[in-house]
Amino acid sequence: MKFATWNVNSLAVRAPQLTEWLAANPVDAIVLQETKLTDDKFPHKDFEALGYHAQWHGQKTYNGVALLSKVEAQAVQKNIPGLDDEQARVIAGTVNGIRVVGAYFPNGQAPGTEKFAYKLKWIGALRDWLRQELELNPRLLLMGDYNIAPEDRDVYDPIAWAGQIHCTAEERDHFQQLVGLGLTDAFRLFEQPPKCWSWWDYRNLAFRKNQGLRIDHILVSEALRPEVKACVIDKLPRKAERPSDHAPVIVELG
DNA sequence: ATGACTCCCAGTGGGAGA
Repeated sequence: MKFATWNVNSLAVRAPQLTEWLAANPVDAIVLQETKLTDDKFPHKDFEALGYHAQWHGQKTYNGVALLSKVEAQAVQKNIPGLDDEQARVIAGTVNGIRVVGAYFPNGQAPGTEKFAYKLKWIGALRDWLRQELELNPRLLLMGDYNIAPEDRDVYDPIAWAGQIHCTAEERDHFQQLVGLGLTDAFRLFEQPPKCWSWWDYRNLAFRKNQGLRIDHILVSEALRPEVKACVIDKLPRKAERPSDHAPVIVELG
């Protein structure tokens, strides 16, 4: 089975690329972030034509998440239960017995800002909810745009980024607290080439110079870990015309 | 270099993203 995550940065713009990618890279399920669409505008028919069921949770202009799956997702959850949050950042569903949680973590803007405090609080709420979810279903994937580079090797210039947003000690500690639930970064289960990123700034020819961050992740629960066969970042869509600034991440379970 | 690009909503500029 294959599962993927992709921050598409506007599904209105990227739907053609997404359907093209899915046709070439069929997966059992994919979670999307930054759809930036109200629910009435979600292009579910595009995906149904490819054989995917769709679940979505959007809002105007910002955020927005979705879950596409070959088999219809069960027990669909939108946002974090108990967290009063106007922002559409989470969608979860059970697919083939696996609890698939798709998340668009807050950006956080800069340390010391209100948005940064919201980011940390939001991750704390996610963690508390996932602790319960893992008890209900130990076979769980947490995938999405974490907006956190967990280690210096996930940053093209760790000195320039030291203490900056995505790289602060607080964010990395929060990432490790998710790991502490019994989750594992699937990408690091395998030997990977150096300088692998999932995001490149649109500015300054960053992709051409391979100046990026690895901030999109797939964390697998202990029960799934022995089944992980591969985890890769597909850079190819970043080379397209009008690309998303993020690349998809794919995990294979066997 | 407090930039650079892209997307959005708005409206001929500005916020947000990362």
